[in-house]
Amino acid sequence: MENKKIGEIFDEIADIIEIEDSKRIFEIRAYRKAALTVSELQEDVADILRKKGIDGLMELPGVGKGLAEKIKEYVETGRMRKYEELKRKYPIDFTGLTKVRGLGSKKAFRLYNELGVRNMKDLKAVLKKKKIRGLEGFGEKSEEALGKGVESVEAASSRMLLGTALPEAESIIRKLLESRLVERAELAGSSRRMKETVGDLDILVISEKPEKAMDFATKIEEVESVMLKGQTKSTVWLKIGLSCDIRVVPRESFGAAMQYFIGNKDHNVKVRQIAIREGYKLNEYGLFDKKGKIVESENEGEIYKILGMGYPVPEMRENRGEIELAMQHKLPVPVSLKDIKGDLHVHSANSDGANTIEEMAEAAIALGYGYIGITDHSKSEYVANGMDETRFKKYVKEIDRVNDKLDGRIRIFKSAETDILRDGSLDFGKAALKDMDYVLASIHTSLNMDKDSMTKRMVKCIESGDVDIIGHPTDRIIHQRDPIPLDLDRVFQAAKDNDVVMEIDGYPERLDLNDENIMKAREYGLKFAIDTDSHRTQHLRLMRFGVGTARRGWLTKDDVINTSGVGKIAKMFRD
DNA sequence: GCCGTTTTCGGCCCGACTGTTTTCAGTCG
Repeated sequence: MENKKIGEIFDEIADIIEIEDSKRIFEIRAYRKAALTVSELQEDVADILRKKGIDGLMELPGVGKGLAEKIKEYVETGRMRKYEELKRKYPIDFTGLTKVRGLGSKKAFRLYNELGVRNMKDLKAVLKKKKIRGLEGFGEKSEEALGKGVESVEAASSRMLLGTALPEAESIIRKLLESRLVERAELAGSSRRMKETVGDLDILVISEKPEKAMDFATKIEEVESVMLKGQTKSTVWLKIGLSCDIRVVPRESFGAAMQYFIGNKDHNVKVRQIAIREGYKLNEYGLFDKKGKIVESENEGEIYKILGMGYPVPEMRENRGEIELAMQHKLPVPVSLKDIKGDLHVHSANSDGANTIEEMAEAAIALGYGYIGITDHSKSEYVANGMDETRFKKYVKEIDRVNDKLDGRIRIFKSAETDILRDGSLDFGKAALKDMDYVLASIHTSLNMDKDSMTKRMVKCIESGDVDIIGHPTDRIIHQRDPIPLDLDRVFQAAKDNDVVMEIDGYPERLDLNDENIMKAREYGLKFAIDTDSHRTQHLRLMRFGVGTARRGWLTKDDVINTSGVGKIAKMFRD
């Protein structure tokens, strides 16, 4: 997969054009946009090229003929002539250096030209020798800032999991509100859109005393250091290794600011184009008419309404077709957390969970659920204390006992997260499967098969007639393990033909299926189960991450089976 | 270099913050 590398190359070309002739601003932007598109793309550009040729590449937003040719050249030869020519003139690791906050292409070039800095290692060396402060236009402060920037880069090696970042943001917001210096504080940015990983946090506040609010915000205990602090905007570095922007916004333009800062960028560009077409101008201060008179700014929803659009929830704002549907007032009503009636992927101490079945059930009752499915591991998962048939029989009896004891306060379904073996068969025999209310099947082992074999393994399992739900279908773990190679078109078609449900595993490291794959599966008309894969009682609360991911994939309540009550779902499994 | 309900040319976001500039360039989002 060369997507990331190609993205970096395009970014470096943009850096170099910026040095040579910064007036070519739109060409620079074109390279940057394409860099972002390609590096964030889930599908391998080489696959696109193989399936649809150069036209397939040109379908990517921001990629035209010129850049498509360059991608093709790189995929086929491993080289890009234009890039290599430029790099001979400027042998600078822009990709590494410009990750340092405050260091862009121009300053990086000056450091190279005047101090010979080519990469992070050189930068650290000249920082240590305090050489930078001697350069014209640089001073002691810029040198210190660069030093801090280098530390931050080393601390934050990648984007942070939403599951880590979101609770942190909520804690900061709570403290801001408790201070009474702000009357409103809301999360914006990619975390508001529930993107699986986030690069930073964006918090918008309304305050009568902006300076005091900024003072307070920069001193919250989560803050490690203050990167910049102004009258209306501060950026702080958090102890967890993430930067956080806090902006004070006037009350009267809060809605416009939310719309602007929730993003994403592509979504906003399109909305602003629509505003222009309708005779308005939209920015973070409001929606203005031709005379520059403010039409709406307090309420985000009203802005969309005036533009003739339905209201897309933040999770949908990725420019993946939601704007077009909003214009036609055909946006789906996305599933929400309150629609969820139960959790169908829950572990207990019978395999690798921390709590008993009864404790998990009590925790589910506290959440207002009507049912949970206990899905402990099967024997192949010996590292996770998986059950053999003998233990499984005892486990089934135990679930019966707890069901009796809880006396209808909740229904506990009997299941097991049954391993899909290398040949596509299941890790439990027919007798055990018959004792389950439903069968959840997952792949955990033999992950290094080729795509065709892996796909056959999954499809065979789906076609067996023994399976109800496929757990975490791609088996990826964010930042740790790539998705297993699957031809998802074949998998989803088989699932549709055999009425097999796809799981959205809401555990923040998994989020599997992810948003893009959900959208693809939805096209096949599949049903989904949003689960938590809980291993302790507290994990049951992770459901919101699964729901967020489902909303990013445009799912409605009807697409999700565990929005049904206990009676309906029990019947669904029996049939 | 990309793109198209202003369509094959002429647009393409700009405001906030910082440092060291005395009026602005660079960077960021």
